[in-house]
Amino acid sequence: MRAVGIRPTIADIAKRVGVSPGAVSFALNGRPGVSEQTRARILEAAREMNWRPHRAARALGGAQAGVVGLVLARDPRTLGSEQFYTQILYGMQDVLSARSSAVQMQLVRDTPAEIDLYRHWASEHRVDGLVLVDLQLDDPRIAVVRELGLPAVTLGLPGEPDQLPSVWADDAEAMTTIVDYLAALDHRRIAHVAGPPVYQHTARRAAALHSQVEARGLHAGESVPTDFSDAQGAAATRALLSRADRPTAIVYDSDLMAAAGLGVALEMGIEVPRQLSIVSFDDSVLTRIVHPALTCLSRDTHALGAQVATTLLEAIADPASRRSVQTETPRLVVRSSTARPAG
Amino acid sequence: MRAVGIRPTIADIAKRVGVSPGAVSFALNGRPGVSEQTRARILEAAREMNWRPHRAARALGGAQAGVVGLVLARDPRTLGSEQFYTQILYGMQDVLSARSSAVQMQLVRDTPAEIDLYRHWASEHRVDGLVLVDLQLDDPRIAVVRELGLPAVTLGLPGEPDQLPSVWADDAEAMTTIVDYLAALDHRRIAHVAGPPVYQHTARRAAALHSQVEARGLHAGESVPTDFSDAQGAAATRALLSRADRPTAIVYDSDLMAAAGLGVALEMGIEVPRQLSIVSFDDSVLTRIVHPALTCLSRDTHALGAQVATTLLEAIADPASRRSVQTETPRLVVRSSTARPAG
DNA sequence: GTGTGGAACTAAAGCGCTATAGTCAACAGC
DNA sequence: GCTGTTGACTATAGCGCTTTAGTTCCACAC
Repeated sequence: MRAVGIRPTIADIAKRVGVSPGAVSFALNGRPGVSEQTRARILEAAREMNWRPHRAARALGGAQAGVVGLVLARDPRTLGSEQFYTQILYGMQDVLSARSSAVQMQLVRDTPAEIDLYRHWASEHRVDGLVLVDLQLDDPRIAVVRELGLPAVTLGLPGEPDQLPSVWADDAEAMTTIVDYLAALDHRRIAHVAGPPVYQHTARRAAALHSQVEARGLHAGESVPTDFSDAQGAAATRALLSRADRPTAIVYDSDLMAAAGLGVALEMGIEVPRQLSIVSFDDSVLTRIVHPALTCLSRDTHALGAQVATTLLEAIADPASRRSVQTETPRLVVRSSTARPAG
Repeated sequence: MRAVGIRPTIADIAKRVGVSPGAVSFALNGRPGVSEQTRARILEAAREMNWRPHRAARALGGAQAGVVGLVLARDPRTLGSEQFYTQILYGMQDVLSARSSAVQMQLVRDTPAEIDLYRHWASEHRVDGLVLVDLQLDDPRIAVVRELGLPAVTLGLPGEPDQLPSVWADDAEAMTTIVDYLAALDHRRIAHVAGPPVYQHTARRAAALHSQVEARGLHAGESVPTDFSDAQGAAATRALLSRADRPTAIVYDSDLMAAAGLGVALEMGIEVPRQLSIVSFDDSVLTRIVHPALTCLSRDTHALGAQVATTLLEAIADPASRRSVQTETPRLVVRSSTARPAG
């Protein structure tokens, strides 16, 4: 056993103040049943004795675990979006730690493993709620979360009436912003290096690009699917740039792929931005340190994380809530990777 | 209250099998007190009823929380090492999830906040042990962890006799590898863009560079301190390259700063690797996607994380253990950012 | 003076599990 | 036949906290 410094319990406080443990509990939880005077004495004693609630004891009585879960399902070899999720995590923690809750983040290999983990967590009472990210078409996790009765919030899924509460931004609008900008520069061939097609955000972005391109009478805006890895981002870029009618602008679904694509273009002797404009859908330090720095969509990821946490806390407090929050559409930050196409 | 699917308890199992709850507990925990036959029936029933232990109930009885903590203290604006720690996390989780434990990772702003968090966690019985990273000279966390009686493992601190157990690699040796390599290429002016001087690893690397440079009669190997941000990495590079006797090779303590430094060099019209060789002390996808790809030290970060978890579990099982594990010295991966200096 | 109601408590049960102290029957040894 | 000794259990207490059901006491109304 660990030689841990012995912690005071409410019984100790009760003894010291000369009241019953129940009274101490009332006082510490701010509920009626004790006089203001006694409450003050109890609080003072608790402070002096450096008392802290024993999480497990509270949780056993049916209270909350004080933890929310966030699972990232991805192949360990196709990392790259950590920065985004690190920021999200940070934003969530800022909100949650004020309620002395925490985020349990876990990385797993795939969606089945993610679902297993949810079942585990639910049966062990480990978490009070979940954040679902990287929503898929017909996402199997939704039914599981329902079945388990775990409050959850989705990040990125525009809320549908009977769906889970969600925090989302308008991906289609964001893509429109990009196409507007590129079209104004006279780009006529715009390609899209996308993520895996199972993801809803990928599908929405591809659809938006397509309809925008069509509405403006530009050349077919093709979306090339990838697994989000730098390798596939590079390969997709190489394929696109090897064509006779190669695009004059490429939109990338992630900063990592955009940076990899930039590398491929330079290697092929294609000048950026003179011969090729590059736009990243994600911002991060990466878009700033490559040369030329990448034009990208940017948003306050920290605030997004905070919003997710807030919405999740609401969902935990009121499981019937279906409130969805739309966050601001990412705004375009123009850097040096975009310009009017040559010729 | 949450409309959660009602979980079976050991009492339910006991009722179903027709024994007492105590017997069920014995059976499920593999301890004597029940016949093999009864044990089998109990296990079967538990499986059928999909029973899982209630963490909080176990923890209340003094058992473990099933969580270990890992706190990253850094300014949110100087992110960048997420990839390294994401991999560590992944490696730890692979080991821990087999013991149905988890890692609680939390980001805080500075060391005092980190210490606060440790006190909180300890008093709430939230974690069974801690991983201390980014060790500092005279690290204040060590005394706190001792005082709290929390088992802990340090990552990166060569174990001293009465210190905490640690998992470490030989930074000095690694720096020697780099200097060996650069010296063999005839570099005579080697500079070092380091991390914050309070970090032990920074200090060790700088010292190793210094003594190596001296031993070989090269020009003074200066270490420029930074806060690990891309901005300061870039600034340090600019300063170094603006000198009359500018270095022909720069070693960076992080991949992010190395990439930023590369950008600065290109911007200044200094060719890499012809006029400047760049080596990064850290590997990640970043070193591969920039152009030219960066020569760097590489190691199996996932395995490192797994080793950390294993060592921590040992420390939890036996708090007296002071076992330190040296992991393999990072090996040099030569890419395109290093070459014989021109002239 | 009796009853009523509320404030300020106390007593006790219970959350799910573990651990310790019985209990009881079967068998061994003298 | 009696004591001892196992093995296989059961009964019970307890972990720290919350919560419900009392209990006391006092103020006030009639």
